[in-house]
Amino acid sequence: MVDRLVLADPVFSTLETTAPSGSKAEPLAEDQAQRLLRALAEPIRLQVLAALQNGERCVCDLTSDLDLGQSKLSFHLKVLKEAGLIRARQEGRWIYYGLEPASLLLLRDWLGELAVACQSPASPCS
Amino acid sequence: MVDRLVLADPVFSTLETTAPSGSKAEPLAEDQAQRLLRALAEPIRLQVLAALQNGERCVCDLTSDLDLGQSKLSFHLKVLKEAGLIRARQEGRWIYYGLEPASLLLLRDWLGELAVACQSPASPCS
DNA sequence: ACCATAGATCAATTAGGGTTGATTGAAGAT
DNA sequence: ATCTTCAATCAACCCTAATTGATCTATGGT
Repeated sequence: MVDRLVLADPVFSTLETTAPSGSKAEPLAEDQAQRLLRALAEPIRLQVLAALQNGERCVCDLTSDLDLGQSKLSFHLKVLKEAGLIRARQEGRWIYYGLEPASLLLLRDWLGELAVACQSPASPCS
Repeated sequence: MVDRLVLADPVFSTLETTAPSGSKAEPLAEDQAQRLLRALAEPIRLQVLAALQNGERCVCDLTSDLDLGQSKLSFHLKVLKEAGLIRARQEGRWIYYGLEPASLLLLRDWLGELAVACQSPASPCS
């Protein structure tokens, strides 16, 4: 397929469309955070990300690293890629996957903002 | 039920058991990060957290704030509480829920660590 | 041209999680 | 004691997402 190498990169592209004028590192809308969270909230996909922590790996290596069926791994790689958490790069017959740290950091900051300013006393129940 | 007010607080309690000797802010094991992510990866639950950003709220207020059925909201509150993301506090007839910012910050740091050290070149495919 | 391998995709099934409505329990109020 | 309200729980249903095996495409080697 032609676009196998085309990075969909949904997080960043959406950011660009939602931030037309030159704004500095838009802080990730809720639906984008949600897409990242949904992609992360799966044990196999977390294993994949952990396996990519030390650098790119090709699918064939990942299958043996994680002891996964080819189809299953491919499915999860697709989910991670569509979420913008990993990127693919072809080299000859192999396809190397690697982390996309920017989206992880965006989500990280989003969580940080969620955590601040939540120590106020209770607003009395009406 | 008796334990309605008992904070299960799985994240911190598990942290204590996995860090028996005095270690400084244990960095969140993968399965604990996963539990937090699974709880976060749901639109209604994100709305609940956002609604709690400005302080505690009782269930009856949350139902009208978010326009949710009582049963549905209760289900999601339970998931969030069991993940350690929120805590419950009874006051008379009402139960106030509030954020547990520490677990959000732990997850935030976990994501940050996942994002570092992933720029290495490809290890050649065998 | 043919074959072998890497990896994506498809269709069918399975499993997990969310929704819904009814029921239950607990805490005030009368 | 009874009634009402807040909120958790349960059981049934539904829906989305994950698994599985087969098929398809592309690349490279012979």
